[in-house]
Amino acid sequence: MTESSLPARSGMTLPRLDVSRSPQDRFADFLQSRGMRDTRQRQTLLAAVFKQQHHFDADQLIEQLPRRGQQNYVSRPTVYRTLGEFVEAGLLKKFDLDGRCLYEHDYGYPEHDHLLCLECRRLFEFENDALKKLVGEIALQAQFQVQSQRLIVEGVCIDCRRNHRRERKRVDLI
Amino acid sequence: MTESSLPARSGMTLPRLDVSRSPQDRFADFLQSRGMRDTRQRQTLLAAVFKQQHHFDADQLIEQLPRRGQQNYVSRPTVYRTLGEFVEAGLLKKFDLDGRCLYEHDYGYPEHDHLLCLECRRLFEFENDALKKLVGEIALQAQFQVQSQRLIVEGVCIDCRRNHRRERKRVDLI
DNA sequence: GTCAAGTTGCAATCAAATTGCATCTATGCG
DNA sequence: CGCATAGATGCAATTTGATTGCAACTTGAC
Repeated sequence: MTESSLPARSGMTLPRLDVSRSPQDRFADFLQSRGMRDTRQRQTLLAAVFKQQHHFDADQLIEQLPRRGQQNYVSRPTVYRTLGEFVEAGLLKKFDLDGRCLYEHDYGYPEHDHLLCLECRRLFEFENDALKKLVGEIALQAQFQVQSQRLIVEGVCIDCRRNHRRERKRVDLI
Repeated sequence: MTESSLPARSGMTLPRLDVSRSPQDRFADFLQSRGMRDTRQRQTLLAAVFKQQHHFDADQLIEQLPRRGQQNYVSRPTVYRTLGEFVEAGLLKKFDLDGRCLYEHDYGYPEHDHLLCLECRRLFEFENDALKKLVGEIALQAQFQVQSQRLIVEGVCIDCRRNHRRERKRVDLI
């Protein structure tokens, strides 16, 4: 998280990296290389996923898609199956939080970590190069070949702490 | 992870910190303060949990307990309920991995982080003070009050990498 | 011992995720 | 273009971990 962006904002958009091939191209290559087909459902989901600014879960995505009976409907199993394909293709990252699977962009976005507020349950993103470097050093020592890292710092965000102060103040006045 | 302990060993036991009150005492206080009772089931589970050297999930714990019909049987819902109490009492930490809830000791053990091997799915523990310090600094900048941190580094462990080399060698010989 | 509050086990339930399978469709080939 | 078929989809059912309602039981204060 850069100095100028403090305090952390929920779902803050990290700067998008320059990528030569679009996610769509990358996924097309992925399908090609595995003999998989370019279907209406995959197109629908690819578009829907790239409308998401922040992390999302399968249900949140489905809510934004056409309902059953409407045009371009995609069934729940297909959503799950296709999200898995996106992860395999390197377009999305998947991680667990509170027993649910969350997805976030992984292609053309810098790797980042999270601050989770235990009160409002919001998830804040931040990026820190020193952290990546340090993790790299730790892994090197452990002779561990890093593929990705996921740091979730749990605590209380600034908004919730401000609310505390306000509440305390209110109590003091009584 | 210290230099001497390399490479990481799965379920390596971290040095236990000196604590003035035993976990049992701490849990007794917790029960007392909430008007909860000291039951056979809670005793059974407390003992079982403190036999665990490493992280475990509800099922792994249940496997080690008496079966239904035997003495000191504890039902599944009670296991779940009681593990939740242990977390609230600060004896255990809970976290998700692959959609399952894992538990690990949180009282009298140093805070640590994890290396997850994506091939053998083993979870290695390590402790690094510089990492804690850096996370503290990042949080300070974000005006975020840290309660705990959880870093999971995903990759390939040394054992699995060794196996790769062996496999490649075998192929080369053909 | 008595009693009320707290706890337990059972069975049922919940929710997310996954699977089997019949049907449908994208794509390569003629 | 139309056909053949491998691959994909939707439905319904299932799996799995976790949770809940409730009647029966237990603990601990009096």
